[in-house]
Amino acid sequence: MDDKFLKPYNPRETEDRIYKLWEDSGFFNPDVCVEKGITDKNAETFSLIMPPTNANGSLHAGHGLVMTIEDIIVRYKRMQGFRTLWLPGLDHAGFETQVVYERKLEKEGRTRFGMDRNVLYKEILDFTLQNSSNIKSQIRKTGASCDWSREKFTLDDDIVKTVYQTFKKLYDDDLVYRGNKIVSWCSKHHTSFSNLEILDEERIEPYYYLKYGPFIISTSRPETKFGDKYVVMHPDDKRYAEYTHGQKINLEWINGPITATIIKDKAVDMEFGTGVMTITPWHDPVDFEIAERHNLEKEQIIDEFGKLLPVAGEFAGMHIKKARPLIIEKLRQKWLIEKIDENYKHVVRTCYKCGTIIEPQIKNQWFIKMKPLAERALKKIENEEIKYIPEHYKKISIHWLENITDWNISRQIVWGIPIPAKICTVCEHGMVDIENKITKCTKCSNNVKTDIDTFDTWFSSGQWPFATLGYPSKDDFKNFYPTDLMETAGEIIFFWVSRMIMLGLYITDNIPFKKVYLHGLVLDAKGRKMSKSKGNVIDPIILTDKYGTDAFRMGIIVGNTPGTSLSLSEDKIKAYKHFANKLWNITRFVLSNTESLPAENTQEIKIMENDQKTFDELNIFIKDITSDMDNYKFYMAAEKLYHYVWHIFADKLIEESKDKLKSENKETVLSIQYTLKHVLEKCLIMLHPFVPFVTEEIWQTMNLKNKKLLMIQKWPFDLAQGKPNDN
RNA sequence: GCGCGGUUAGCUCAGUUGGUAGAGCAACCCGUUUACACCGGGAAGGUCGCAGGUUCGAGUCCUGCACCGCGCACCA
Repeated sequence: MDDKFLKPYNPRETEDRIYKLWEDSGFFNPDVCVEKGITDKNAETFSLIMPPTNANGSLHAGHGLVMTIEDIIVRYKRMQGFRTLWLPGLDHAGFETQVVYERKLEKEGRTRFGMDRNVLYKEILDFTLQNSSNIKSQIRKTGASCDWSREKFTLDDDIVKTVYQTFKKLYDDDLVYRGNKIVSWCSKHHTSFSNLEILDEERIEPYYYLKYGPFIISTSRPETKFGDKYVVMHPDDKRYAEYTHGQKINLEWINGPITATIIKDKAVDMEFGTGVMTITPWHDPVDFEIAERHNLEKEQIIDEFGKLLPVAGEFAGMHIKKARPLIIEKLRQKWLIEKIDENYKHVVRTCYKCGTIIEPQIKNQWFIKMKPLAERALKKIENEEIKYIPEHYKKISIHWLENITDWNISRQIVWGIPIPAKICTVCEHGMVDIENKITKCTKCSNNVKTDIDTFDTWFSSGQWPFATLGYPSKDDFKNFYPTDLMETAGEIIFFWVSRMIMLGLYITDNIPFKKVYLHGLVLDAKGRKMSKSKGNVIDPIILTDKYGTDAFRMGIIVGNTPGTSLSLSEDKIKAYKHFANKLWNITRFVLSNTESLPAENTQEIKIMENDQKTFDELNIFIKDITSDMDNYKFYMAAEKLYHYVWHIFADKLIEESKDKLKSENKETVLSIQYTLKHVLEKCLIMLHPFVPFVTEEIWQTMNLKNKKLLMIQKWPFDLAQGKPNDN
């Protein structure tokens, strides 16, 4: 027995060495497994694409969970004999990274505005690449057995090429269009967003009732009201029957007399307020639609920085935040305020990143028509060609897809994949141009300029499964697509999962994955969401250093049912450090008591009746664990394994073996020695997906007949035959 | 407003097709010169959110309600 068993298990001394052993073996790569005869060349494949990790970030607890769940699955499938591919990737994370970099610029007293685009892009690229080696070494720390030889980055040339072809196809199929539409604009970050990047926040703010000629109108945003020259009411509202559609009235407004036009439109809710409203089509989606219906003028009041334009008269150039109280004061002096409700509760839409109130703006940008794409996805989800774990995500997905709106994919940031398009300098017509050849507008023959926007990151990551596998021609695409599983956070079901389904179906005519496993949030020990501002962020790397990666993996997987958030406490991880050590000491006991047991010809050993019962029960247990694994109930398998090892193997079998080992009868001794060693081996194999380091370390020190790596041992239950393996 | 979850032991959660309520952690008692610095044994702890219904039988299925959480939505 190795002397190292005389001391407690030491993960720090072990883990890097073991990871290197695995990585050097090449077995993370399914092709190597076939070449070396580990996996049958005709074996069924199992493929899983890792959600691309932000290249510039560092690993957080959520990543720790992703790596743990996915590695458990992948190690299990590999041991089951599948040609198993787990493809890792890094994400340039467009907007996320640009925000991080902008903060860095701010600290240095610089700003992105006015910077040369190419210089800024280069700086962010260098910054990202510098950090990417960090995240990759952290992924290795988690024990992830992914195929690094196939690693992909979202800005790789071949990925970008695929993304461009998709954009072109959408354009040719009339599913992408450039349109002057109202978009959600963040005046701090200077970009538009899709609906998903916007948060609804309930706030209590003053609500102003203003005298607008003979009417009382109400608003929470007086600073937008300068350009309001249409006053709208419901056509059936008897209170205002005397006014006719199109009628002009003169009235005194914020900056002097104006002429307003009466508009009758059914969009007005007669029950709300006075049933009369004025509209600001440039900065409000409802107003925009009313203006479109009646062909009304639209005027911009607030610029892209959140400052008032010349239409605001004396307030021009002021930021809306500063201007509001001054505008209120002026309205008061002019006796235009009817009343103020100080406790008005309403919902404001904010930037998910900085909390700035979203300022809708009219912009000419690219949109994808989502309805046709969603319909195909709906069919596949409804007839369960794609299955969700847990199941209720099916309903959630269907609900979202049925109510989908067009997707704005233009982002006004430099850090991303440039949109390959030209815009006419005269008529603003947009043309997709992936070969960079167009010089004249195809509509009016005037000069064109290059679109300087970039794609929404999710547009490219929505193509990740087929893009990484080399659609359409690469062998990997033929072998591994559709992938078997997509495992990711439930939080990004719409951002990412639904879009992958839609774009995957659209491009490849096939689903991108057969199953979706969605895990919940990782919360702190008190059940609160982790956030930097609360200071309750749990760094998985610190925990793995302190207690060992295996302990971290057990701590984060036990009790973690799919879709449900999990509270992660240090105590829990500590408890599983004890478990790793328990396993270590079991090994110490078994090895020190079985040194006389031969490694070969063990089939000649006669198994005593009592020990045979152990074998029978073990086989039932193996079947049970296998069933949990196949049903993606890792939380359950982990807990059962823990229980078996500690309370059956250690507390019962080992305790009872102590007398037998002292027996004068050689057969009794041999039988129990063989039993102990056999149980240990099977436990190590089944535990390997969960606690790969300590099990591999133990395996390597054991005297076994075919001493390969534990990571490529055969799983002890043969699925095809439906019974345990005998070897 | 629409939709999706949750409510089970002090805490965190399991509970697969209905068949006498489970685990881990914590707390309590006892033991321990040993495979185990990270040990063992024992006992305790729950009208399974509330009210009905189906059933021989409901934590589980159905209806309604309450509370908590989340998502979606253009109420000026």
